[in-house]
Amino acid sequence: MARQGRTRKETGAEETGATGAAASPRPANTPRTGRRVTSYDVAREAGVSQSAVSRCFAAGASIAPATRERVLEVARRLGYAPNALAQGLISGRTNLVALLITSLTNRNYPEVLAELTRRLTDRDIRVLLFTLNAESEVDSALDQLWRHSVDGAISAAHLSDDQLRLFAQHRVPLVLYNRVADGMPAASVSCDSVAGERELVGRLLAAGHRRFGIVAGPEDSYVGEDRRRAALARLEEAGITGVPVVRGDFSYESGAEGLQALMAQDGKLEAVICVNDMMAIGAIDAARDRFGRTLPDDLSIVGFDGSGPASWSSYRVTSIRQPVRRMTEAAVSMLVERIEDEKATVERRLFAGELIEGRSARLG
Amino acid sequence: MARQGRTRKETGAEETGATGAAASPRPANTPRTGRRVTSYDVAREAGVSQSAVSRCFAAGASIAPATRERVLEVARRLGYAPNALAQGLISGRTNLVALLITSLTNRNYPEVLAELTRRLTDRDIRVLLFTLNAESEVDSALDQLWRHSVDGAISAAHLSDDQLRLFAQHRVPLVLYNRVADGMPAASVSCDSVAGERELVGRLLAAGHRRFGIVAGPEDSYVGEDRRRAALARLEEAGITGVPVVRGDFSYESGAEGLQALMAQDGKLEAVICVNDMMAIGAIDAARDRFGRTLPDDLSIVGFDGSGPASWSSYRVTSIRQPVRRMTEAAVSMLVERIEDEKATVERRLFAGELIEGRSARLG
DNA sequence: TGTCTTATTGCATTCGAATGCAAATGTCAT
DNA sequence: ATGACATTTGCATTCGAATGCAATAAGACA
Repeated sequence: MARQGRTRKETGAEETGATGAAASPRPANTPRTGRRVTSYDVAREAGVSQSAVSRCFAAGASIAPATRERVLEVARRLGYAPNALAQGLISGRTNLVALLITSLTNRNYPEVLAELTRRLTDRDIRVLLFTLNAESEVDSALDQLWRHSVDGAISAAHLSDDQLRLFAQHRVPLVLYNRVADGMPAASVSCDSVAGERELVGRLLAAGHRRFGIVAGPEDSYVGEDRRRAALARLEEAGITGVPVVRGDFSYESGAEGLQALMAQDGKLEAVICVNDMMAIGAIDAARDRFGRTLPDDLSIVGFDGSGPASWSSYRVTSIRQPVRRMTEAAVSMLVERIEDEKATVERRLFAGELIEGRSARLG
Repeated sequence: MARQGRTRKETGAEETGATGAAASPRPANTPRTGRRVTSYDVAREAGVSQSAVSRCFAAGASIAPATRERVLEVARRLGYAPNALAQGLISGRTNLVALLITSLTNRNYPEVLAELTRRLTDRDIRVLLFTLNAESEVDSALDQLWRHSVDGAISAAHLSDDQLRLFAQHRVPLVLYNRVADGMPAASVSCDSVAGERELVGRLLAAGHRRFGIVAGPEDSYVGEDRRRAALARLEEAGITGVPVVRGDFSYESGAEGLQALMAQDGKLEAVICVNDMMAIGAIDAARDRFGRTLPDDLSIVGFDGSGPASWSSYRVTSIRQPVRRMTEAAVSMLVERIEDEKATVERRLFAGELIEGRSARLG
């Protein structure tokens, strides 16, 4: 380190006026060449110790106001900012939170990701994003979580009990978004699918519908299965059994195919319950285009969750809207709480959905 | 994992005796208590030095196959994985890439984000996500970039020349997505708006349309302005001037409002050029609902970029589809190339869009 | 058997910031 | 002036992995 030896010597001399030479030892044409600026560089330039520089950037550290100001000025001039890696390594806090989301969820509800990152950013937390395409990608994502020592995680993707246990072992606070763990206790934020679906189905029944069909989600989807079961249970209470169920993958296309499959089973279908809005939209388009139905007169179709396009005037899907803003806010604040206080209670928060009457179904 | 707690105590005690007490001061019931497993833990347990452990995880490092196997086995048993912070700090490589995207872009084209992260993840690179709501948030995002010493960045958000210069200064390779820098040389991947828009307008003209309206984007949107200018230029070539232009913000609602505003200016409008699909969809709905028009007979509406809903059967927007998969692949591979080779040439790649005929406009 | 390679391994240092502790400085009351 | 005390500051160590260099062991060859 010839560099340090040299300038250190100059620093002694500069006190009385030789600052000019010591301050710009690099040719003016090279813009910030070489390695990045460190706290040592700032310390040397400001004539203080590295510790002092560090204290200037820590809230509530013991440092004289005058010193602080001088150091910050030098830091600004040199373009210094603390190295997050070094900070994380020594302090154990990275201000990083991992977000796990399936690419499907992201495609259908981009606002979830946007809202979560926004709220995290507002709290000065950075987001490490993992968009998962397959179940199998979860493990490698988790491996990366541990390596990066994130302070916490929010998952809008399905995690197995073993995977949940890993979070506990690694002491990484986790909040599940729109999922709840089967056996394990895990913090979660979700929308009350059961109550919502029951309300929706109840209203369809009240309007006199008797021939139903259900477009469910994949078997491994927690929310999908929850809604399917709730709908079937409510129908059974009304004495309606043997309701045909087809499965989709939450996409527009699978909704259209789902409707077609149901129509094939029962041409006199009166009401179709789709477990999410995207499939409801696909079903609506298929009902109109492929079967010439007019909604809601010839057929009722309901969805769930209130995604963006559901409110477009071509659809006006009758649905239960999830309070995304409140849910994301809850998820983030729960997570932050659990990060700050290691033994904050594990809480499950359930939000009620809001019935959107729309124009795609007759309700009673 | 009771397994770990149990076995650890035994092995710790057997070392020499004195170390045993220090090695397991924790009650056996707490699973993996205290600090995380480090390379030193693995080294001790495997009877090698920390350097040896490190070499086992580095590709092509000098280590005996037998040793490697033994160490990896111990590492697996203890649940060890290298600490990314320490690795990044010492090696200068974090395998982290920042993604800058506006929340609006993410909302309208969620597949862009999903594709980018997928391709980066495939290359074993993690994603630090920044979703920006306002122009002003760019600076603080950049500040975080430098702090986290990301290896590179992809931006689908607008950056000023000054901001671009910062990337050069900090030596962080950058690839712009669907944006090109005005004055600065910067790597970029984009879709040829000019050619696409000219083709679209040319076809509208060929079909006999003469009374046009344009729903443009915000003034600070690069792509929006590019398309607006291209459309106006092409119209002017055909001798059509004084075309009314209204501005939207790329959203569905603003498309609907845009159409309404245009209709107010010219009730005999024949063709509406929207600079993106989302606004085209809004315009289509407004044309049908608020003005009772039938497309494409009474009115032609075209969009640009080919977002998901544009292909839904209610819309079938006539548009230019961007080759998102090829574009994201290009962006990622360009970035990786520039990360590996610091002086790889700065390249601008322009992809041609594909005309989607749709059903929302009469083309000639 | 002795010398020369070559493959492994360990030692010691490094990355950059945070922090406990002690030293230095300053303030105030007596 | 002096002791009691609070405020600032610096020193030295720490976090966990990577790596140049030297030491060692193993094998090759005469």
